[in-house]
Amino acid sequence: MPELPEVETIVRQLAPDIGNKRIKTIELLDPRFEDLETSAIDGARIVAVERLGKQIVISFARDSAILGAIAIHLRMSGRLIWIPEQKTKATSAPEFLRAASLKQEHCRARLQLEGGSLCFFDTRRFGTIKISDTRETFLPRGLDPFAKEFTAERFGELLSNSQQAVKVWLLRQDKLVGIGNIYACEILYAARVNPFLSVAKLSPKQIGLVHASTLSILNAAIENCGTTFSDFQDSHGELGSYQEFLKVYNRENEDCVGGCGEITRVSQQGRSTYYCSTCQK
DNA sequence: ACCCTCCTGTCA
DNA sequence: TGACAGGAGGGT
Repeated sequence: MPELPEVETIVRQLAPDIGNKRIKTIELLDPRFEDLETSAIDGARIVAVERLGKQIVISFARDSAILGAIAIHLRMSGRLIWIPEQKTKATSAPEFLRAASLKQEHCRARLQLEGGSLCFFDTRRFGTIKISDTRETFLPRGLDPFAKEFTAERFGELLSNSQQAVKVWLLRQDKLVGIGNIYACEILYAARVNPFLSVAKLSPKQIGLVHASTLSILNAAIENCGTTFSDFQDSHGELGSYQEFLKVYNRENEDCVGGCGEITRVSQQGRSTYYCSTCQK
């Protein structure tokens, strides 16, 4: 499900919900997680909730000594849902799940906290949970687009030494973190750059446009709490609204908003790319 | 630099 | 029944 704006939305909402709460216990309901070392978690207190790349990283401590961090990656179908105790008392738990179109059997892990539980739902089971004694373990290699160092100049440097198509390059988390299939398409449309263009052939002007579009598209998506297609995504079970602003993604055969023709869908490295072949020469 | 795979569900 | 789905690690 999530790219940077969706993960950022989840983290911003989750932080006040679970920040400074004590962890009673962690339940791992998927056999894929059975080897995780969880002994440091029980009884610890949550001291930070942050986004690192597309991961949600929860740091925990005991008596102000940092004990470690949990990193959750939602991959394609993961959801992190905060279920306060009042909510499960007022409505029954099955009712709450149905309202959020979640199935109990897709709950893969649960952090029981004072005041509620944080549930990790993941239909396709691509999502990951990692535990480390330090959050630094989870720092991504790629640059975060919202880091101060992400300038047009730095972007140009990152792009060098590659011949990849720019759409494919934008998905590379080892270079720049956070962009996924939706926003790669939207960024290139905003910059009027053809997704098949090799990054080696981007003009300085185009590099500037893609850089600026990256920031403007991601910012706009965050302001709208991300993109939601069929069901909800954030930790409260609320909908993002950026899907109303998508210009090309998931709009095959629809008219380009420029009035020049229709949106095309093609496959690049096995993933759909949507673009306007007229606007993005 | 590419292809496949992990898994489950939905839609045409 | 097959194509496709917001991701990315591993193998070639």
